[in-house]
Amino acid sequence: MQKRLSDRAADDILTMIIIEKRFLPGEKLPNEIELSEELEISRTTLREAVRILAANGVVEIRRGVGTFVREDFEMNEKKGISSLAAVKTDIRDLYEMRLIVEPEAAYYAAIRASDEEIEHIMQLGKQIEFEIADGKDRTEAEREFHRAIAKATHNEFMTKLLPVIYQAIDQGVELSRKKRKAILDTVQDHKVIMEFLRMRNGEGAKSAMKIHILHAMEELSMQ
Amino acid sequence: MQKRLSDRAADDILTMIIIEKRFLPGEKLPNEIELSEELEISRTTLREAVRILAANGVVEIRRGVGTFVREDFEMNEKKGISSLAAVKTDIRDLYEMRLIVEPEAAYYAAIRASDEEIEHIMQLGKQIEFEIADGKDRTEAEREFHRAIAKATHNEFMTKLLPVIYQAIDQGVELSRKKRKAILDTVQDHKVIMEFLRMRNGEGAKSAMKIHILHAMEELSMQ
DNA sequence: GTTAATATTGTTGTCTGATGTCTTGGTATC
DNA sequence: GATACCAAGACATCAGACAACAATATTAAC
Repeated sequence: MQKRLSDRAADDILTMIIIEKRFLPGEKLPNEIELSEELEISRTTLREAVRILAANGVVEIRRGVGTFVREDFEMNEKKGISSLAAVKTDIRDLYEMRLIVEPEAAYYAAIRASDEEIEHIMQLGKQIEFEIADGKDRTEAEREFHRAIAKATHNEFMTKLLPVIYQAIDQGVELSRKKRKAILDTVQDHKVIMEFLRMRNGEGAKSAMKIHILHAMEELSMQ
Repeated sequence: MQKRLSDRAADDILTMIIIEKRFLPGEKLPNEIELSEELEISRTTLREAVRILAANGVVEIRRGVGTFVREDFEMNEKKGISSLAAVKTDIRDLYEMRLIVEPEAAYYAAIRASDEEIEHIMQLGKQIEFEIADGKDRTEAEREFHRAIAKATHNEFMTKLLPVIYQAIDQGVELSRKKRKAILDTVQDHKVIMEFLRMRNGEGAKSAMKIHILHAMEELSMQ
């Protein structure tokens, strides 16, 4: 009992794809004017229909190029929902946030951390060195290192914010697992940061952290 | 690199629902004309955005009646930014976060904002002046002001993060509506910030914002 | 007074036509 | 060849108008 034309149209197009197999995955649909004329609806209504299909992962719209049946369509039948809800931010934005937040975190950590916390951070730093030396994946250990610094700020919000940023980064990045040459930078950067933390030098820790993040951004060829 | 307005709008509305909790499940959204004006998009574009949300099961459209947040829409998104909203953090921590993030936001806004965005910020600034002159509650207007600046950074994460901080602050504070001397500070601070924004002076905007937040913290007798 | 028919109001649904903007490919120029 | 520019094709957005529907208020009939 669909009354809306846009819903009916979405259904019609889906039928063309699944049942009639008129458009196979990867193929291009007719342009909006042709399709709307064929379905005898206005372009406005057709566009709403296509939005529905796009939201359900059926088609992919490429501005200036056309609308295509998604290559991976048919596999993800149950998916559909709430890809929107997930934070779908640009990696660049996320690193920019790190660049804003983490140097300040290092600053407050240098000032407020307890001796035990500093000691803990040192141990994590050494652990990363070992793992790099063993050729292991350093991602998790490095994350622990940064998390420990965030915690040492004694700012609850900060402590909870950084993991969110890291996870968002994880979701969007799987490239960049290649460029490992920056590993030397990492170890050196960490040493400098730790040194400033131990000396309780807030400004120094801030600057060192800034450089560290900038190095990471370079590694991803940003900035 | 620019995203579609309809996608952005869908995201904005989702933010209103999940993060700002402005519309709870079962509640009605503003009608299409009002919402499109608020988001500063055409009705056509808004309707495409709503189609996306409907396809994702976020809202339900009832012709002739209105558009409603779906009763069974569960905003359990334990990974995303919204999880931070639940955190019950110390007010001091939250203002410290503002002090870290907002000056940088002002910096990037000064550099990246479009002329229209700058103009919009100016208007919001004036509106606050009027509301203060009329003795009205300036909270909401002021939030809009800061939100507009955050948006002008063109950093999506930033745009989503600040509302969370504001909301967390709201939950913990209802005092401090007395000290009126800070009102003059507010107007003056805003003027300075706006001036730097207009001149596209990033460093200036950053400093001015820092001072503004520090004033706000003084008002709450922190630091 | 009760009830049924009818307006009114508010909202979503659809259409038309124009203009903006992005992508791509071709062509001219060097 | 490489580069810069131009034009066509396609999606993106807008503004305004009218239609269809739902809920409520008003009126008419009894």
